[in-house]
Amino acid sequence: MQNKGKYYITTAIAYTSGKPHIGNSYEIVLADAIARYKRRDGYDVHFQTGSDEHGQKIETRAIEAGFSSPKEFVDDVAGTIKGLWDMMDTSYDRFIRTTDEDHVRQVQKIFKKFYDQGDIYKGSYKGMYCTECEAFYTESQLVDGKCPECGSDVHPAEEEAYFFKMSKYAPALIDHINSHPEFIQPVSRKNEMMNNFLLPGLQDLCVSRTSFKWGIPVTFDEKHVVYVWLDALSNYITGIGYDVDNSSEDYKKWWPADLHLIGKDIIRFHTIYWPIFLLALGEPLPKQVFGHPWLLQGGEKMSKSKGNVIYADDLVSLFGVDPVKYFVLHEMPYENDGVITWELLVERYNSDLANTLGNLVNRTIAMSNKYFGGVVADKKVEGGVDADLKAVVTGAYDKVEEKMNELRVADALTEIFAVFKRCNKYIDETEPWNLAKDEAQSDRLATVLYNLVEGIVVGASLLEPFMPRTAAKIFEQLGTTCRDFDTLSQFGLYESGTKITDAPEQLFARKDLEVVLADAAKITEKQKAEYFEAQKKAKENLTKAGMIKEANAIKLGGEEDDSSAAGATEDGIDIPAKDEITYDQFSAMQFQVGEIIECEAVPKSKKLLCSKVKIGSQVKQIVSGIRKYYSPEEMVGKKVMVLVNLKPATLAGVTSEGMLLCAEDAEGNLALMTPEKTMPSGAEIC
RNA sequence: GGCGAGAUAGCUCAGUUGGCUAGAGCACGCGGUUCAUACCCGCGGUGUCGAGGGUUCGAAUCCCCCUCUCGCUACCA
Repeated sequence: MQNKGKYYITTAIAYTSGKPHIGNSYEIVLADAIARYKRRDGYDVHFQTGSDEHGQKIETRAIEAGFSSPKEFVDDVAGTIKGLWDMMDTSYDRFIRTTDEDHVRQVQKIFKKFYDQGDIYKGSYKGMYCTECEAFYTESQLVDGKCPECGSDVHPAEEEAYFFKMSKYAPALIDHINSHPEFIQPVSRKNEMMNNFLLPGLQDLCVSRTSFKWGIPVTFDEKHVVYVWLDALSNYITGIGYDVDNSSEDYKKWWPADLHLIGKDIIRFHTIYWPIFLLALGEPLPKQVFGHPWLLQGGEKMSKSKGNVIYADDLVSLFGVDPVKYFVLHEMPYENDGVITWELLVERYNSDLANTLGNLVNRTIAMSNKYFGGVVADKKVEGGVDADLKAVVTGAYDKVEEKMNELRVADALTEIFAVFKRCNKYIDETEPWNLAKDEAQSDRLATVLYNLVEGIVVGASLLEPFMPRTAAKIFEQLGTTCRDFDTLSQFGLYESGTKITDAPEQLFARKDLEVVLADAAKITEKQKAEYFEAQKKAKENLTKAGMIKEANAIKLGGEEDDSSAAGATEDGIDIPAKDEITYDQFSAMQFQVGEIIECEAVPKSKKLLCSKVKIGSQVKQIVSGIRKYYSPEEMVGKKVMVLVNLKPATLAGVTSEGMLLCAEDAEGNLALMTPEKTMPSGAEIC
């Protein structure tokens, strides 16, 4: 087979905070399909995946799960992930772990290099910190006072940190993106990155942390560990032998990557920060970053507490490895999120795999055995319908190739199944059972069966990268092997006279939806039970470790957590301390009781209410971001605390002449301050 | 608020630079067939192509406007 050159493909490395669900597994399956396809297609492929193992969240999870060190914990989880990847038959060449020694050493050298060349400087970071995501957010980014990414609680924090000067490399990156339209896929993502980040101006990125220890130490400042993104992204080069001083031959061979396959949620890191790090290192940029969509469970969000998280191993236990691969690859559209439900799974399984493919192979083998004792021979007696069959079979490779070049894997599968469908039709057209009734037609019958087998072998060869086990079974039953892709445009390479199996194994037994749903219900129950068991254990372990606050954050029971549950001991919340002020500064602020006499939503905004507030004899217009917590109707008539002498400002085009004071809890819920006893509007608050 | 994507058969979606009676898969109905896993093959849709307006000989396809959905992002005194 001709050598088409090298192809380096990566997945994002999986975060070792827990077991990956089917949405994560999709990525490795997709990458594997592409890697296998490229290998068959004549490329020299290197396929890297791995695990991202540092960070505060890992530290906490390790304690929750009762491990004595983060390293033991990540060893365990990385093993689980690797086990899942292996169970799915994924053909990665390296599974890199960010705790691997070679990776750690190189990340330290990269960090030092950036520092030495002035790309990294020391500063401090202030904001609301989410431990789950290990990221800082501004108050305004919070959603309902919770982390906008994961919905967890956040807390105020400030720390010394190193920052990377992103803006320095932004122009070069903008040029690259503009001159390489294929760099970010799908294209809509490119626009988002350009319009939201690059064109408005990039913020410098925090690249170190001091608030936790579980990370790669900064060699020249030991309080600091390298922040997760610089650590994690570097895996793509450290895994193939990058060295700041002297990179390996492997590195020179494989870099730049041909494809980074990632989830759409981390596009920003891969199309902005990663390229900028590479520019700073003076290395070429990856050829393409593809942000794939997610596979979502129909209707509701996946949640462990509901027990409806779908894991690859559960699916495999019900359907088998190849059908799960087929499903996720076939059901995932190119740009929008795909849907996964038990019903859809069964439908696809029965209709495509059992009916179209499995039954085709089965009936073909059965007829060969019945009519010719299992010997498939080309007697070269052509019929009028043969030409079209052959055209479809020999034309399939080009069609599949075209789809794969655009990474349209689902469409490629559809093209492959078109071959099997054509074969089924060919059987109806030629009616072998009628040919069998006429001794004179024996050679024609043999030819028909030969053509069928040939069609199936070509189809199965194309299918091999996507469903390797199934293809292997087909080849085995037909007494042949997978074809090289550069021979697929030829018809008739199947060796005439081959004896096929006389005991065909059903490739896919049809599934009954009722049975599958019953099994799924059992899985749900089991998962729920395990989840709550783990939560209980986590609470105990955290308590034991003295992490009372974290332990209290875990709610047991199983009902949807209700943060305002009555009766619970109140913890109180802390906010960052502000500088001391003088009495004069305090008395400069004029607080008065105001009565809301009118209130309406601000049309151009989602969060703002515009109130007319009567303060003594005057009426002020005040805009507040409290629409989420108060309706305009319930505002009217309230007596509230107003900061009266605040400089007016315009919000969403509406003038605001003061401020309604609210209390805010850790979740960001707001409550207006009202006088505890009846007070007239205009009463001074002092 | 800004940027972007989308609204097509019961469901999931295709529809390239505007052009013949708007398509595919699934589901459904009818017919055929019996080698096969109650399977396979064929046939079957008068769908307001989200609403309205415009350009054109001609628009799902271009322009304007409206409604709704989604993604990213911001502001929220």
